Amino acid sequence: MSTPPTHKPLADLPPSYRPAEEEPAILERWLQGDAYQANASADGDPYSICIPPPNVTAPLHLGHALNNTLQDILTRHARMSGKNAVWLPGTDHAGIATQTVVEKRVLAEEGKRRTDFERDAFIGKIQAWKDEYEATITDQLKQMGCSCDWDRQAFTMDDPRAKAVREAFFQLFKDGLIYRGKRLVNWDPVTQTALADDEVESKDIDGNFYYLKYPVCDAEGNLTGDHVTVATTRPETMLGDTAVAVNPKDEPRAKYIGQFVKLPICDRVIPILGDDYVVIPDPDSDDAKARMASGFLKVTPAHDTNDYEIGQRHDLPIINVMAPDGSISKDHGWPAEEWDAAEKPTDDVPSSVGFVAAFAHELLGQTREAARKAIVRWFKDQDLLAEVKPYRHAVGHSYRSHAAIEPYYSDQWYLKVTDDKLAGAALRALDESQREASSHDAFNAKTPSRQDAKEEPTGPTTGLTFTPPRYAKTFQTWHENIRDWCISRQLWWGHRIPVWSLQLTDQQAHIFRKNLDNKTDDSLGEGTDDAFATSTFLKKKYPDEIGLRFNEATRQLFCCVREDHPEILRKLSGTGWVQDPDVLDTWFSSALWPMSTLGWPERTPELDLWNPTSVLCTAREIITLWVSRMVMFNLYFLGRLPFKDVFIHAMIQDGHGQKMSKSLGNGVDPMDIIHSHGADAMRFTLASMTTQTQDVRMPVDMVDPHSGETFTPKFITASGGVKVAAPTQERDGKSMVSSYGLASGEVKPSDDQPLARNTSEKFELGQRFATKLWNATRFALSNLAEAEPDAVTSSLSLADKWILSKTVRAIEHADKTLKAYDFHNYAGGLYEFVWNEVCDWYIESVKPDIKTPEAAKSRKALATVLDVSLRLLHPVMPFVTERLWSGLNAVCPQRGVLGLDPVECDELVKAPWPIADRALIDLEAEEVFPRVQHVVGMVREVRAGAKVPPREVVDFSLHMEDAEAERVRPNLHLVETLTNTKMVAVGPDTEKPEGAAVVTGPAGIGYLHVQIDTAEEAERLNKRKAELEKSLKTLDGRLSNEKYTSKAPSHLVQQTRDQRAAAAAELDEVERQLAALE
RNA sequence: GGGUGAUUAGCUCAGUUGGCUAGAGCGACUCGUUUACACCGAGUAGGUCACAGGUUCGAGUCCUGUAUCACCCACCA
Repeated sequence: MSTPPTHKPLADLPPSYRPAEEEPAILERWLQGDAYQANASADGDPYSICIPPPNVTAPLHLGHALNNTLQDILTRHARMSGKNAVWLPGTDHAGIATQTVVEKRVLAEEGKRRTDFERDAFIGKIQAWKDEYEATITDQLKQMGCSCDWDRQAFTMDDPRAKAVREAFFQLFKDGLIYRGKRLVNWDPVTQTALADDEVESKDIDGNFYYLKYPVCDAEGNLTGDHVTVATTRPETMLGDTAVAVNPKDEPRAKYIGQFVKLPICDRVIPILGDDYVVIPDPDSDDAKARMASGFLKVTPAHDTNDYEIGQRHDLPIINVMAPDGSISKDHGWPAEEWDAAEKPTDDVPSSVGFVAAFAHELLGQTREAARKAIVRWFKDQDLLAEVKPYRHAVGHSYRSHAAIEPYYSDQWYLKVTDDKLAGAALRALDESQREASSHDAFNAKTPSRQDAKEEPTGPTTGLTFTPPRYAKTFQTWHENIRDWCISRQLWWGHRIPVWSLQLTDQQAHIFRKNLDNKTDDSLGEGTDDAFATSTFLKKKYPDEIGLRFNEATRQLFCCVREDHPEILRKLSGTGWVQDPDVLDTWFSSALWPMSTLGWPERTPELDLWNPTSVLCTAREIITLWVSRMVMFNLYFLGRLPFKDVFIHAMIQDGHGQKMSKSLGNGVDPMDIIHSHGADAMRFTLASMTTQTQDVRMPVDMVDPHSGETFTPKFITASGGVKVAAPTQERDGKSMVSSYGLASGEVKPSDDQPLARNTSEKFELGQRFATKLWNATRFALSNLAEAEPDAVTSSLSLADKWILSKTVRAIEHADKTLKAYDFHNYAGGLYEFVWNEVCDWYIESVKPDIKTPEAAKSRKALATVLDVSLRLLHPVMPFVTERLWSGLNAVCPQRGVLGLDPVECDELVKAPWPIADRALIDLEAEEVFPRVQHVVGMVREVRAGAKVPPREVVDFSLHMEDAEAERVRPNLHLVETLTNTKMVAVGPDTEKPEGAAVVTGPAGIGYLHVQIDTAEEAERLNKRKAELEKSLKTLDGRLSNEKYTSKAPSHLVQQTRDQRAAAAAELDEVERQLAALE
């Protein structure tokens, strides 16, 4: 159902392509015409791509534009190639990120915090934000030309996706892969939630090493008068110390093992123990730690992951001294008896305790930083501070709030990704060719691949391939060192964890354990109260709908609910069960994306057709966060990979090599570029800048809304010496708002602060190319007739044969590069083909005679070349090619030549990809045409040098051997056309006219009949002579080397001999001409 | 601390198994508005391929080392 073209004739259009005037109508036509829609029952090999769902936190930036351009190129190419192609769009709820931006906005606009609202009310506010930005994002994608199947748009938190999350969680819970654990997590004190390992980013911080003296004592706390010195960067955590450790191999210090210290401030008596982990001091060591170490390590299991592990080994108590916001607190794990004792000093307790408690009161409620200062001061005052040394070291920071991460002891849900069925399966999925040698168990399993999936394999389980290949290493290393995944987040915005819990009494726990031993699950909870009996009831009535788990240590009973069945919920909530308040890590739902977008857990036709998807196209930063987890989940739940190809593309940076980001104000809104240069220009530029090695640098300019001129915004230097752009730009005393700042909702334009759009000169490349294509088509269309006679290749001119040959090669080049995800060369190859070959040479060759009856075959060839060019360019420049396509269809509907006869189609978006017959490759034409080009180049050089007016027709004659002359003779007209000369003689007898300029070449000599200054001619010939001599010297050097002639491949040696002969012949001529000049 | 990538013309970047007399776009300079295109055409200039060694008949390309930059990973004594 195609709409007939309604455009004006092209002749009425201006010489420049105006994207803003053309793109909306074309977009509308595609959307109305269902151009992007896919049908699972349609013909064609399946091809599918899942969009990496953008976060609904903010509008898309140029990084997204690149990512989606590449996917659209692949999708459109697949669709045109006859595949049953679908591109599945959607957005991500981005739990922590979205909640954070909304919290910020609510605080700014209403002065209220999240906790001032009911949970549902605040979620409503986030939902409104999500709706707004999802709409913005969708509109951006559409205007970029992204050919997503919009009927299938998904959101990671909509109903179908929620169903998938619940099902996946339930299955993993039942399979014993999800567990509750109390351990150290990466805690973000600002957003007050746990973070996964890869949500933590390290930054180097200039800090200090503090050397604190701890008094040594006996087990009863009697001081010996001695002391040990611990070294730490975090003095404030000493409040939670429960031991001091020494390396047993550390001769001078090992003697302290078995003694005790009385922890200052707290007066806690803690042991000195031996542990290999402790670094032995060595002032000459390469290891900074060994140089700085004192040999005594304070052990704070609640606030340091290593200390936690030492604590586990030695069964130390864990004392948490902080509240969730990171302030010092006595209410989150500090032993009450210790505190109470300190609170009320008596005669039985050493007097210092009272003093300590009084000081501790000063600490309570202080931030980590303030507490650090206070404690250091205290140690100094007590003469217990031995030394302070500056030390630069890495500190983990929240990727969201950028606050320093606090290792924090808390209860969380974990997914056991370390299980072989998850991480092991992901490792084995990596294609053999990309694996590195490894001793990891996954590769040495006795029965590999058998245990990978819950079900038998239903598709590929191996062959995962990264492009560029080096990223396979990131993937492998990640899985070899993976730790269990903390999946709970203390947020409101996200998938609520579908687990209810019940705290059992000792009696209940006893019964439960007994029943567990007897494996009589049915009698669970018999003879106990309602709350506990509920589980029995539910277990019997809904055996497939709930999963039960008992936590021995905490006596908690957990019930995982598969779906929100009313009776189950009623029973649970009515009998004292409490639903877990936390939500799941965002990436849990993202990990299911290739399944959930296609209907899983239902076995839909779409799921079986389009999963595995064809390729995942993303940036390297989320290989661990996302790629890994999709691979593990798809393998686990479906028994096959979610995709085999992973294409990792470049990142876009600003002109200073900085990552673009909203907070730095250097982000560019794709809509600004579409506004100024057009979607095609943006797409083409981004694609052609995408190489496999380099990140893309995109200098950011701004358009001044006051004057309209473009300028480079000022950059200010931030503390780290990093250059960042100011979000609100100042210029000539007037301030303005960048459209990116506007989009973030932080600033709004006004009369005082009008809107300044970002831009970058880089996009002129694509814009110029679109205009060039536009004009080449205008030329063609003004010369083509509706029905040109059929052309037979044998009677085509040299230029026709040459360009058709090149066209075939262009098709092959496009196919080859797209298959290899080599977008730079796909775009670059077509640029060169259209601009240099079609426009500069072919059109210039046929231009003068194109309207004559004799040129009918050239017109047919031209129409065909244009047809193919538009098809090949459509994936990257869909708008302008579609617009020109309707013009071409209107003027010359019947195109094609023998061997290249593309199928007609009303709309380019649905047109078939060209298939080339290699018989059209004309080696003779490909050899002769460049000779013409060479001669033309030489003549043009002379004309330019001699300042011959371009319009003046100059006589030209060629001196060459008969054989060569015969070859050239049919194409003399071409030379005349391209050089504006008249050929007066060709052959071995041609003599040089008096005063003529000489043009030398490998096949002969040309004489340009112009009066030329002798000195200039001599200069030009001498220059050529020098070039030839240099070349000859190189070639001779190579040939005189016996080892070269004997060892190098024979065809190379022959090539060198030919080159030498040609250079020598030309040098002879040049010298002869030089002699004649004198 | 470990890893990855980069360093090529004034700028931004190509350069696939070693064969290069090293390319493109932008910018610069000269000429030109001949009805597809001045968002254009024709032409010119501009590079000891970061540095130092090595392998080879031959190195921008492979190896070793050094320097600088970027990013990723690592348990913040």
